Amino acid sequence: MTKRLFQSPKGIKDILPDQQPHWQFVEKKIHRIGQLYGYEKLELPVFEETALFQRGVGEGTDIVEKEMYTFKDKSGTSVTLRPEFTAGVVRAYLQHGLSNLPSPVKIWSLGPVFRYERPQAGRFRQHSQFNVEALGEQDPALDFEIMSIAYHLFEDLGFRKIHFQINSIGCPMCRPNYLRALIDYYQPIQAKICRECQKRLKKNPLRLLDCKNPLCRSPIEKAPPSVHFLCKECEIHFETLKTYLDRLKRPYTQNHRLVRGLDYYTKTVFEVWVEGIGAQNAVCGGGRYDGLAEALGGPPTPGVGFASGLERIILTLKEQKVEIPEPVRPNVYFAFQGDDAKNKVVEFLSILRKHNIEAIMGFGSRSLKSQLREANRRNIQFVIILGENEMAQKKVLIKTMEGGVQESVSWDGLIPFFEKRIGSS
RNA sequence: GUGGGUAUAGCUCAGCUUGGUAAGAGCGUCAGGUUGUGGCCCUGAAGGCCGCGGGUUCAAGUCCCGCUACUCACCCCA
Repeated sequence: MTKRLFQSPKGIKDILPDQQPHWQFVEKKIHRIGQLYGYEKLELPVFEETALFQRGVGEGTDIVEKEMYTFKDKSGTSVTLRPEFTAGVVRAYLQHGLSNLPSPVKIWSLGPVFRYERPQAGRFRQHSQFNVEALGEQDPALDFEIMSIAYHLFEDLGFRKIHFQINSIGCPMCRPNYLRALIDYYQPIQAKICRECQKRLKKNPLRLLDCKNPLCRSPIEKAPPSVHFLCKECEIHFETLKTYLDRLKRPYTQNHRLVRGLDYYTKTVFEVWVEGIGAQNAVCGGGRYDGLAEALGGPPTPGVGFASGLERIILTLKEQKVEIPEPVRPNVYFAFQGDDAKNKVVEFLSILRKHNIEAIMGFGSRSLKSQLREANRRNIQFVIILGENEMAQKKVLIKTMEGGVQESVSWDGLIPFFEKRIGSS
């Protein structure tokens, strides 16, 4: 026996039973919202071939450059714990020929993703994401639907002040023009921006815009916005999306600095921001990725989607003091005295549960007092007592904990008693 | 990767300034408060090499140094 206790790895958290009400609350809403919008669930593997993410997410991104959990399996194949869902969804779509389903193919997924980062408030190395994607359609109404799902979910969860940040970063037709303009703008003032940005200027100019270094603030403010360079198609797409947002009164801010850190985005990008989870402000982020399927070797296939972090959702629920339904407790605690009674209790328990009555018993050889205490702590509604007297009379004592009323019931009357009392839910 | 903060019981924390009966409290767990009964109250028990390693000293949770972990923040994101 070693003295050292094991600890969960850095940035990786257990979700203990006392957190389950929150999780179940959120997961229930997620299932319902998927149903409501006509999205079907897709379960993906937790790891994929590394190249999928390199190609899908993009070589130049932070995720691929420094945040992936990558290792070789026994055959020497490099695999990676998924750092996000979209690449995997598109892979599955292509692999299984889902394009033969009625278009658009509408999918949601839920599960853990992994990023090797320094943990902090609202950021973990393993966290859970709710992910929604719609493939095979470029209608801006679909962008709107995707955003509506996020909005609807947050509204359902009881969030206040839900607010979108939106932007359009163009397509392969118009983005080159924009990038050129951006570079032309930055080139002369290179000396006035931070070191990171000097690199970005060469590697990934779009990312110049979301630099938070105070040095770069004023250059960013004066930088040309991408929306001024959209081609006709992208412009119409963006304007139409905004019409829908206006029509349905979804609050949004057009944010020229929003470019997002993944390479696959085209046209629409958006986030939902919220306060109260430390320095993190995004509970949801997504956008359109019309070039991704092709980049992964498939036919041109447009797509839109978003991901939302469950841990951040739950932090927000707590921050905004949203009321969570009480955890469900068993209805019945079966207390006993003596070995004969105990044997009978084991039998009765089985019968109660067969009748769908939630029931637990006391274990070991604890006093009646101790069993009652336990039942009380566990917030049990009814305690059934089976002692020597009851054994002799083939009866049980049923105590209603709230109020403390007790009544004697015959063994035959046990099931009917509860079937009458406990709602058939 | 870089910086700040923190490390004493399962949890929340006192004690450290002024080194020497300070290993402590509350909550939780378990047991008991007579003969078969919960919540309030009372009593008791279990549970800590005071994060780890070194140093100073007659003496160190208490002072100094190193390490590690946790945490917050930067970068970026959910």
